Amino acid sequence: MTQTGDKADKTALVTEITPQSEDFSQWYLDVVRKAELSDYSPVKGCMVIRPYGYAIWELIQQALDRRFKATGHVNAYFPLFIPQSLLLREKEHVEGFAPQVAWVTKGGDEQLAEPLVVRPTSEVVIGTMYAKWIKSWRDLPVLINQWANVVRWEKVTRPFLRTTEFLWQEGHTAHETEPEAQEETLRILELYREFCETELAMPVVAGQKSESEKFAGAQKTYSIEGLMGDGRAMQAGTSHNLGQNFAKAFEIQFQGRDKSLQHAWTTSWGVSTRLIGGVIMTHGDDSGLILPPRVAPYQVVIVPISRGNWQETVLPRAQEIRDDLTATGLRVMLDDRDAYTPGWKFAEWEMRGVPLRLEIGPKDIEKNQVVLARRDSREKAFVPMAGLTAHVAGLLDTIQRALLDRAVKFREEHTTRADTYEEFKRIMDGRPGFVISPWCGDAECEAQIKAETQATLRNIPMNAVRWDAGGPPCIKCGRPAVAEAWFAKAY
RNA sequence: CGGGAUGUAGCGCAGCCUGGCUAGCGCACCAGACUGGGGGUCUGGGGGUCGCGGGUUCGAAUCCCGCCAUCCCGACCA
Repeated sequence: MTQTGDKADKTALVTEITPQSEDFSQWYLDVVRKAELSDYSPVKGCMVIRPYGYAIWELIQQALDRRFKATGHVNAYFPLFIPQSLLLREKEHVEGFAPQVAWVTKGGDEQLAEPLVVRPTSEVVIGTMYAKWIKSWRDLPVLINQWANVVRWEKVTRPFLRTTEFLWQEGHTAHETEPEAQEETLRILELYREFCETELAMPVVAGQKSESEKFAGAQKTYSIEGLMGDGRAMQAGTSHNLGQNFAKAFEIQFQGRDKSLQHAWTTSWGVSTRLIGGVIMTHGDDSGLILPPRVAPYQVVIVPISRGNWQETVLPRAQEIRDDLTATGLRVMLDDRDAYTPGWKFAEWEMRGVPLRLEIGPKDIEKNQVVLARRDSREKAFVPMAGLTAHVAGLLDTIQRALLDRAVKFREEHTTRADTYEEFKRIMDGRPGFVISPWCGDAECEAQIKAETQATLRNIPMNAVRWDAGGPPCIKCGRPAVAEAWFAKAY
């Protein structure tokens, strides 16, 4: 909060949220803190996820877990620690992660004979177990997911977006054939894309990562990329086809239908608590958080108008409404605190992103109605008590859709094509967003673009235009392009 | 990990340059009263080893050294 003392701007003083236009990063940090999503902890780079933030995570978990189960996956749990020797077995993997791992070298008073790393990801532990479990083609596929915490020693951290320890899910599968592994990789990519749009109202671009942005040890990496309110992209999830790299390093072998000994084809994929950061930055405004109803801890907040003997007159009606709404499965908060005025509660719950506010006062009871106020559009409407439950449910669906539509529109408005490097640089210098440009496929061009503009190649969308030969000139070097790639400055 | 900035009550800050008595202010918090349809008013209160550790000094929030944390800009990453 950079507010200094402009008494005229009472709202800003009270909310203490920096406007997005002034400083988007500070806005984000203000929202995270004021909405009580997380707090800093005594441990460098590690955040506490507070109940309101954790409730969002639980809803994300439930919605994802349903989808994983529906596609044949099961949950399991693997150890937090990895023996050093195991980590060293996949060369690219260890090179990729070594700079970021935390080591355990002592247990109690004793120096460990072999140091342990705290998992930055679990390919090696799970791969080791798969080697034991998989003997025959009949054992395949193995489709396991784990909900866990991981640790990566990051230099720069930000709540939810990048923390030393974070929560995520990591799926690890093993398959009999290469096409099956590829199919799984893309199935999950699509599952993630659909999840983000349906539950988080967050449109994402699903596509393939370039060689240099690939996961350490993967054959192919795919990602979903969202566009945040400040025009920067955020990688919301990844899905990797690991080929036989890990199977070879960890000897995941099985006897095939043709009696020959073969290495399995594996995949891994994950999304993390970072998604919460994505939700905040996709939908939020200067008043604070705006939560999509599907992942809002409270979908409706009921604010009784506290006039006169409201606790005898208004409150019982409010309680009835709460019970009716709750009975249909909605998540409802009745804010019956006497210490705060209605206006204060309005502002408070808006800041915390509750999608729908229901006001009820003496006048409403007389007229047999309530007031419904939308967080996303701020529209207020009188709604008859009769049929209220259905109306509320319908309105929440409308809000969910409206948030997605708004986010899609924002992305479209901030996605530009550039065919010359001059144009590319001009766009990246000004209003950020996605820039779609032809690219030759050379990592050197990609690196130069990054060095000169800070923009990175986010991915090449699944439905992007590709050329085997005779593509238009690469944005950077002018050689024939292989595909249209999406670039952006990213989180 | 390099460059910069900040750290004083839950939040936002003043005080530091030029050392000195009991460390202030706004919001928040507690009690009571009046209030209540967009962040109410009044009265009375509580809360601080001034980020941590050393040093200089009769005396340190203030000066010096070291460390830690956070934020911003780079390099690295979900």
